[in-house]
Amino acid sequence: MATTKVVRKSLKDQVKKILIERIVEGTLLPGDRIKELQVAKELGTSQAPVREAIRCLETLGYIDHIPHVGAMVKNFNRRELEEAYQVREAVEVFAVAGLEETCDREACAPLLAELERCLDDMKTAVAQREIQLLTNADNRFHRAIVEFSGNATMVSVWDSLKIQVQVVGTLVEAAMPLQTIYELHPPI
Amino acid sequence: MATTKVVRKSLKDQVKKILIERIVEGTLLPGDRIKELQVAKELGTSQAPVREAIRCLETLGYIDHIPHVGAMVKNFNRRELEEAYQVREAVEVFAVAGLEETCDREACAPLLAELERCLDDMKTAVAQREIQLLTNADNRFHRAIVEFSGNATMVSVWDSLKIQVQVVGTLVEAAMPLQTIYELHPPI
DNA sequence: TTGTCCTATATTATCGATAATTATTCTGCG
DNA sequence: CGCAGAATAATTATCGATAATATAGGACAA
Repeated sequence: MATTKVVRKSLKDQVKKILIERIVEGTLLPGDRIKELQVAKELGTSQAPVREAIRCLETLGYIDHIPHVGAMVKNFNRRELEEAYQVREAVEVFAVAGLEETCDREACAPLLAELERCLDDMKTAVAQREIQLLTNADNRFHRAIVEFSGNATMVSVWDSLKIQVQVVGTLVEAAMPLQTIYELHPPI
Repeated sequence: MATTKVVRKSLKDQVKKILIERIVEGTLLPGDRIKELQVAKELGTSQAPVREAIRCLETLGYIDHIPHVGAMVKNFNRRELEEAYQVREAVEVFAVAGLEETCDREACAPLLAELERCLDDMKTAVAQREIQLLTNADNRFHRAIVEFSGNATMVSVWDSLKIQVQVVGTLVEAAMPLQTIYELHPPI
């Protein structure tokens, strides 16, 4: 499929995209307020699309919102992160368990190939100390596992939890690679 | 906590509540379209709150929405339901596993009491052939398990999956009680 | 000084109207 | 009769303005 797609995106989606970019790249920091009219003026739209975009980010877990007060970039506390990790773990363990039952070498081959690729990327990312790249590859690794369960609902649940980890990527410590390599073993 | 709470709900929330009621009680059937202006006129509001309510129901999984076309009550197909059940299972199994590690008889006592209560309610519901009551008690049973994990994120994920099961409640067959009684055993 | 009420201000929530987009119907042609 | 294409209708998406609400700060009394 070619890349050209006539690019007719709704304003809401454009605003959403911009706000997400700002959050993950750190232009908007946790705790920063997001004012509907201010953003609207800045982007040259009216309040409505911005409002919808904000609501969307809220359900995606990027921001907190208090009625009649406003929205702010979410402050991730340790507990919430741990909780998200736990749920992710639950989902992934389940996905792997389901895979092992039906595990022909052939059927799993593409998955394993993808996992190897992710591990490679992670290795180079670690070597270059590129945290952004590392978390990216890490996400791909885990997502591939969930994807291979063939359960779309599971994937979307997993995605909704990925967010927080992505935003907080900068804070991730380096002990990661060992742990993920450990997780490569079960499926093999 | 007393019940009085000044009751100042936003229009969006009221609209949302009304639409959900209509969906679960069957006034709105799967496949029915929900037109923003029509609902707005009917409820005496403007388009904006209805629009937000619809978006909310969309993320809750009650309805499907196509840009520039409209929204309709979701048609649950077998696959999606099975997927939701699988994820629920994954989460619940994980929650139970976590509980068993730290299982003093005392700490678990209130949970077990609640589970017993749910089972009782289910039994009477079955006796009276009240499907609505049965699914209610069933939901409470499972939710209690997840709640006791102390993981709020897990609870909200679980809640987001409950919806579909609730709506489809009418179609649930009777083999249920045996299965849930089976599930009572592990925690004990 | 401290606590309470009131006012000013900032921001969201809602409104009514218009623009943009998609679906549908109609029409003329082959 | 069937089909492409234009006109029409239905509906969402966006706009600009107003109403409702919450927060902060100040005046005032005890």
